[in-house]
Amino acid sequence: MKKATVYDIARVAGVSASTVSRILTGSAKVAEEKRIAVENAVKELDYRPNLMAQSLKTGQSMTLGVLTQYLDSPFSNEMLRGVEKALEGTGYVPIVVSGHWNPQQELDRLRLLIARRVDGILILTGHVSQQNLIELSQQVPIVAAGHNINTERVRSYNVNSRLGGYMATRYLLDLGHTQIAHIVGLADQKDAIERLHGYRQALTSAGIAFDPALVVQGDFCEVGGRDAIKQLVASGRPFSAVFCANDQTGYGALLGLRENGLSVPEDVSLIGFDDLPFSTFSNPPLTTVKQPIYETGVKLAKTLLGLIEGSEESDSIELQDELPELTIVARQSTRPFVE
Amino acid sequence: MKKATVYDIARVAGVSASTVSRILTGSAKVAEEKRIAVENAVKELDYRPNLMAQSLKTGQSMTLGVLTQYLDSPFSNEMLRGVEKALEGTGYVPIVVSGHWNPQQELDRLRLLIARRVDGILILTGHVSQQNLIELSQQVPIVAAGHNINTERVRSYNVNSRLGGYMATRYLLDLGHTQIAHIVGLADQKDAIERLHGYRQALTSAGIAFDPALVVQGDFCEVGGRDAIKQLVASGRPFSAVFCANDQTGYGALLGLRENGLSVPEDVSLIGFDDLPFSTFSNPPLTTVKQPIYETGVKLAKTLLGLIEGSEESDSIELQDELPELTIVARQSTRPFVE
DNA sequence: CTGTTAGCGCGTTCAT
DNA sequence: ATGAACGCGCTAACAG
Repeated sequence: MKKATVYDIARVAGVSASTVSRILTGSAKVAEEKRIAVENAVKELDYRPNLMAQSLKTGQSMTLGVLTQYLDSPFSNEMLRGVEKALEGTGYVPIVVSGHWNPQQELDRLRLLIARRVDGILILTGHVSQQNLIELSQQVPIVAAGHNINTERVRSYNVNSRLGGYMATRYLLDLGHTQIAHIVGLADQKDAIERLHGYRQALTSAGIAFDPALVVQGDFCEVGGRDAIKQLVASGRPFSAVFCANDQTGYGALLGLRENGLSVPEDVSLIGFDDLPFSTFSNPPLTTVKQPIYETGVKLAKTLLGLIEGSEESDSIELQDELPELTIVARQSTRPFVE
Repeated sequence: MKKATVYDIARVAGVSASTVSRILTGSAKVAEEKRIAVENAVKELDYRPNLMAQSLKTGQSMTLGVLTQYLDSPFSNEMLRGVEKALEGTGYVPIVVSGHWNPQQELDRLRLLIARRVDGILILTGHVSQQNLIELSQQVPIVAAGHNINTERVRSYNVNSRLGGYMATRYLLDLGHTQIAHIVGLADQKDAIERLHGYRQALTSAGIAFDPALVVQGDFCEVGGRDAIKQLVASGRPFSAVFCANDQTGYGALLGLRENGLSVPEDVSLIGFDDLPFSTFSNPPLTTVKQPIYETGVKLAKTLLGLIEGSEESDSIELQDELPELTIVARQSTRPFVE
């Protein structure tokens, strides 16, 4: 309950508090015997330095704030794995808060992180405005995915969603499909819009007219995918392939198709976006546009670390590790168009 | 960069630091005009109280440590949702660390949390020993899932895994299946062992001899489920139903069966354990033993909060909200045995 | 009602 | 090499 302090250690070890501090932080040479005495005292009292006090003194909390939207989003969690990996051994610990796609809550959470004096903030997804981003960055360095801004204290990284949308659709076209549906992601989300653009672009460049009836709204989640398929089938508009805005949508679509007596890939080919770990295990395994989610997490974290250490090196860090590009991972949910 | 302090506010508002503090914490009556002056200064300087300093003073960090094994485990994340819900509006924020099923790392992380002066610790899964649990609890109150210990500063909650295993198997038996396989969870994990016990018990009470050839090792993950099915099929031992140690195993099994040309539920019935949100969307949707994961998260968090506030009320809290029991959720992965 | 004073636990001068 | 003294930002006790 009552925790030991440096003074307790000092008393037990028969030295002064500063000596204890010196030993613990390794900031100066100390006599071997005293070091041993202190180390024993630390063990005996099960002493843990109070990080709060340390932070107050040093101005560093060794904590990084991470804003995500849902704690249970497989996408964010995969990215978080990368973040965790990059932070390993650095002494920094992430503290994750979620905004639930609610702009006000996002901002509240961000302010909370600042109150906690995190040394930096990582925004995985969200719709904080550029304006807010810059304002907040006066208090703490920020690295954000899904933005296009690079100031001294804000860095961002963006997936080329339009290209991905193009690639997915192109892949389906190359398989001979011409009636290709698209399940859009969240209505006002940037990547969702970009992927739709890519889809249209691929269609156009293949000389196929864009048909609004083949585009249905999803929500980046399983439910949306399932409902979208239902709607699509009900509309009577024939289609032989579907490009889903992300893998989760694809899982829902898989179920929706089954419920309508359609098999994948026999009746309908399906392609997703992201390549979540689970996509190897969906039934059937999902063909998808692989995005380096994990690597992005690593990169974001490293960039933030660079920003924190001092803006000098951060540029070089950014250059030195380029992210892998988008690629198509062909699995069993797609096949050439027949008949 | 340089953050404003109470003194800055005091200076700008023309009052003393304590008055600022009084207004911000609402700990005493203050003249209306000064309140306004302070509030304006706060806005003007974009002031955020330094939680580090606050903690140092009050001895509370308003932070709860949560130990999980993997950041991307859907099970833990579902429970975490419950925790988040219970913490809403309490001012407490969870900080999540992961142990990766590595005992040493678990302990390290736990100590890290203590160094950060979390006000309490929540252990969602893991294999910290009773011994360690009690030792750590001297420094901070702990609530742990999957343990059987209740001291003044440690509370725990346990799923009745054996009963669940029994229920699952019984359900399959009632459908007429007699050759029922079981994919076990992690080898040395308590719940995994209990579920296996339940499975055997149900078999025995139905007068069916236990056949070791029908029990294969999994790992609580999709991979394990898939591999287990492979192994099972390769062994040549016929079976018409499978009880999977958890839903994730079930998803893998679903794929494994498909890969072996077996359909669910036509050829093989499949039942899982947990009822993860995704089980509604698996292909086909998974019949499973529903465990109140979310509610458990809520309960764990509330219990911990009770422990923190003062051990007096914590008992009543524990009594007043009983958790829902285990139930079978019948979906499309099971059907009566035929032929 | 309000300002002054002290101290939470630590790291870091500054002397010695 | 080591101890004493100070201050990080804040709140609480004590005067007034």
